[in-house]
Amino acid sequence: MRFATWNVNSVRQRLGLVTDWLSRNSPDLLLLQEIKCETAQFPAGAFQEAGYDSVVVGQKSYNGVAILSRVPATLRHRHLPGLEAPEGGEHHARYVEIEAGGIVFGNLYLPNGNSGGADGYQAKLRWMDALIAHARDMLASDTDFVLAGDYNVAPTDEDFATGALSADDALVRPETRERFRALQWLGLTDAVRAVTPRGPVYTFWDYQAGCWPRDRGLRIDHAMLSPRVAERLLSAVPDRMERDKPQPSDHVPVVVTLAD
DNA sequence: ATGTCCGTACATTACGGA
Repeated sequence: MRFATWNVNSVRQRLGLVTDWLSRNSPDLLLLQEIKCETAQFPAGAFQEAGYDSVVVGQKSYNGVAILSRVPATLRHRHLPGLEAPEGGEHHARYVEIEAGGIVFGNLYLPNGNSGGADGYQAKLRWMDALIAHARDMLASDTDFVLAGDYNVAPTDEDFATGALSADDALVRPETRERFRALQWLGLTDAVRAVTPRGPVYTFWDYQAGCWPRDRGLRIDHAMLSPRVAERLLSAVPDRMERDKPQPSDHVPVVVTLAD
């Protein structure tokens, strides 16, 4: 079983890159974030031609998540259980969860937390609290699961290049990192770090300031594995070369292989 | 020191978000 997570920064702008990547890699599942379109605008037909079914949770302009699958998949949730919708509004399109091959896959796009002032940051922390509670519930029910996506968290100082972030950035503040560690203390395994314990393993390079040619990256896209899934972990690596393509996303796919 | 890209709308440029 092989799956990948990829923040594509507009699926319509990146359709050719995604279908090309699928044809070269043929994962069982591809978890997409920041599709930046409404569900009805998602190019499901193009992915169907490539052999993939789509489960889409979209919204206008921002956010949006989808799971492409070439194996049978069952929808479980269209938003993060236990999370309140914003005051007087709809849920942001930031979470979709399916079951495939005996494993639950939660695909998440965590709030960045740098916009909207203190309220925006608190919303990020509440989102993380709900994610921790959901992971705890799934562990309590003995469910095998993966929680993967754009966490907008650089868990340690090894996870960003010097000068790439300020110390008070929402991606690295102590309260952010404390919550990421809480997922680990529950017993979840950070797949990329389990395979590559030390040093830079970036998944994102900003479009600005020549971050890619200077390798000023961040490691913010993660796949967290429940214990029995972690025992099957064979590899977990970002596909760096995807950042070098014309008009790329600022994130690259992170590819995880599990023993069957 | 600075360097970008996406989608939207009171649209042909400005803006928020990342």
